[in-house]
Parts: sequence; structure tokens; C-alpha cells
Amino acid sequence: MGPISFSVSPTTTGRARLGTLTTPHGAIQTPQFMPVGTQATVKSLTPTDLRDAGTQIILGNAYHLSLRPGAKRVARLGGLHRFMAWDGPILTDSGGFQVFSLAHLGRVDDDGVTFASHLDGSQQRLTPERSMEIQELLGSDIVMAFDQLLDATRPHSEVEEAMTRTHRWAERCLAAHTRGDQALFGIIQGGVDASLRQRSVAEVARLPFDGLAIGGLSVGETKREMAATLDVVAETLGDDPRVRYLMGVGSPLDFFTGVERGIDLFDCVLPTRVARNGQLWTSEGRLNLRNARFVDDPSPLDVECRCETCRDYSRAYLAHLFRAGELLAYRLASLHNVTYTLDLMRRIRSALADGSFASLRESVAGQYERADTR
RNA sequence: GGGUAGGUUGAGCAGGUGGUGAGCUCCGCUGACUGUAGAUCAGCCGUCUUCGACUGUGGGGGUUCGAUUCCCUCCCUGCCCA
Repeated sequence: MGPISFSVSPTTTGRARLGTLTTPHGAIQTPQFMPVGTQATVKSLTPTDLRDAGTQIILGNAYHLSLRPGAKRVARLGGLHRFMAWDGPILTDSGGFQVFSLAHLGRVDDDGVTFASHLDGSQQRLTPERSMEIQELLGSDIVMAFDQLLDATRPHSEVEEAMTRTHRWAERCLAAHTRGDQALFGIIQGGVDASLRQRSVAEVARLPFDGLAIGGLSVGETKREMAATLDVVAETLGDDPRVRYLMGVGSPLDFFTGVERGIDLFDCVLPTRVARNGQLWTSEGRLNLRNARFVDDPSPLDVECRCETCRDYSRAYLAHLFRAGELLAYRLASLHNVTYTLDLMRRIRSALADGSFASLRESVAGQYERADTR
């Protein structure tokens, strides 16, 4: 028995599954969404806020935390859970995404990545071994393999090279990972090319990872390409029993795309980032609280939402807070979007259980369609 | 009453001493955001028939081929002196 266990059962909805993932810091129901807390905080929210929003697991980041405050410091202070006062499950990303998003600061070779710190320009080195060391010091429940991803516009040869490199790094991560109380997930790459994805699934799935992640999506490809790629991955994985995590996704409608293709876990900065920029997800679709039409609107943000923001405050007040640049705007907006997202996942699980997934998808699609074409 | 510095697109400014002033920052109006270098970024922000054109430098008058610029006069604002 490994550090985590995953029990999953199929549903009557496509490849969708309902499951329970048990970690050293608690069990989570899948399909599930992980709010992103890159720097040992989900921006503007406290662990109490996260609990109130229904959060079961959060994501942290090896690259950011290793630069500041430093992985050893976090370890000395009792590990990431204790440091940030979140006692639920934590998954840490390996730093692979920063190799992508901060590509202009670094250079990739077969052994790893050399880059200039985005904080002070100092030279840093990240390798599969170093990423494992950092994540073990942080003490997360789930450690992600160190990978390389590219955006959809890159030539086939480059995508293939990054994929094969990711496969070699995957084996090195497994060899370097020592803590028995942490799960380690492998990452499937291969861009939007079906044959590359098939190869990557075969290469990564044959390794003894505790879970499998699908990376390299939602980085510029079309929705159609993402769905098609998820179909290829699902088909190639077949009845592999391990938990499946779609990295960096997504929007409300993306969850339906993923879930019906067998995805169990999602993470995304979108709910919290767009919240800080005034965009709120509601039963009426997307609302931008900075728009002039809300300044005199006394109604709650979303009458169907149970969160503190919707319970206590008006749209007019939120619009005011955003215009005034008040810090409370960020917290109230983030609290709502995280609550909305986690409630949506709960509704999805419920719909999978009673067979109403398709009608829920139609309903939510209609809400966002109306908002988009208003 | 005398002196002095000013009056530029919602606000605050830049510039311009005879030859095309629509430039900046706020504010305002929209949009974007997908394993967080993002409480960020982008577009618009005088009018119109908007790839362009027109109007606009406190009001009026004068000189001039041509005035934001030079002259006269009036109005308004800050400061100083009475």
C-alpha cells in the first residue's frame, strides 16, 4: 500500500468516474478541483476561507518556494502544511511549468534547466533530482515529476524532443524520490499530436507512478484540440486504475470536457486570477464587476451562491471596492470564485451519481453562452 | 486699487517666443487572463461618415499670406502689496 489510495468507479456518463483519493492529510472526492497556492498561499485567502469554500486539496509550487522562502527553511519551520497552516492535502508542482512560463530566463539541456531567478537574476539550476529534493523538503502529499512542456505553436520535432526528455526525467524522478509518505505523479506530454500523446501515455503509464497527469494542455491550443487530445489519452490509458490529473485546467466548461473524458483532478489559476481582475463566475455566467452597470446594483453577486460574499454584500459594493482598489475586493471575489468552482465540481459529482451530467452541462453551457453573447 | 504668475481635451500636467499642439499620468469605458514574474496586461478615452477628416491653446478684436506665439481689451484664478 502506497502513500495514497484511489478507489474509483465508472459512471453511466462516457468515461467519467467517481472516486475517492486518500492522502496522508485526508481524503478527497473526485472529480475534484485544486485551488492554486503558488507561494504557500492561495492569493488573498486564508485556510479558513478555503475550508469555507469547500476546498479539499490545494496546489503549491516547488520553483517559487525554493527561491523564496527556501525549501530548507520551510522544512525547518515544520513543512509546508504547518508553515501555511493548511492541514489538508497539498500537491506541489515540480517547477516544470516555470521552465515554460519563464522560458526566456532559462536554457534547457538534457540534464535539467539553468535559469536566472525572476526575483533577483541569480543563476539557478533545476533538475529532476533537485525538484524531488525540494518537494520532499516541502513535504507535500503529492509530488509532481519534473517535466518540460511547449505551447501548441511549436514544431513537431521540438514537441517530440521535450516529450522524450520528459520521459527520461520521469525515470530520474522515480529514482530520486525517497519519501515513502509522499505520492509521485508522472506527467504525460506530447502536445496535440495524437501519435506523440499515444507514445507518451505508453512511456509514462508503464512506470510505477502513484498517479498520472496530463500536461501541456490549455497552453494556446483550441478547445477542440484539447478535447481530441484528452480522447486519445483516455483511449490509450484504457482501464489503468490510477488517478488522472489534467494540469492547468480550467474554465467552468473545461471541467465538463475533462470529466467526461475520465479526468479526476484539475487545478487552475483562472478562478483566483480572474477574480482579482473583477471577473466573477456565477449562475448568470461571467460578470465583470468593474462594468458601469453594477455601480447601482443592490442585488447579491449570485443569488444561488452560499458564500460569504454573496450572503453579505451587494454587486454595487463589490463594484465600489474594485474601483477604489480596496484589498477586500480581491478576497471577496476570490472567495466567491473558488466557492463557485468547488460547488460546480460538487454538482458535477452529484450529476454523475444520478445520471444528470448531460443536463447539468447543458445548463452551465447555457449560462456562459448567454453571458458571452449578451 | 497696484504688482506678479497663470488660464491647454473630466482632473493634473507637458509642449509650443509667426509655418501641421489630440502627448503624458490619473479618472472613465471595454476586453483579455487556463500546472500564477499577473491586485496584471491591452485597446479606447474632443467630434465625425473613424485605414481618414474636422475642431480645439479663457472671450473679443487687431497685425499678418499664416497667430497658441506679436499687439489691444475684457473675463477668471493663485500669490504679494495696499
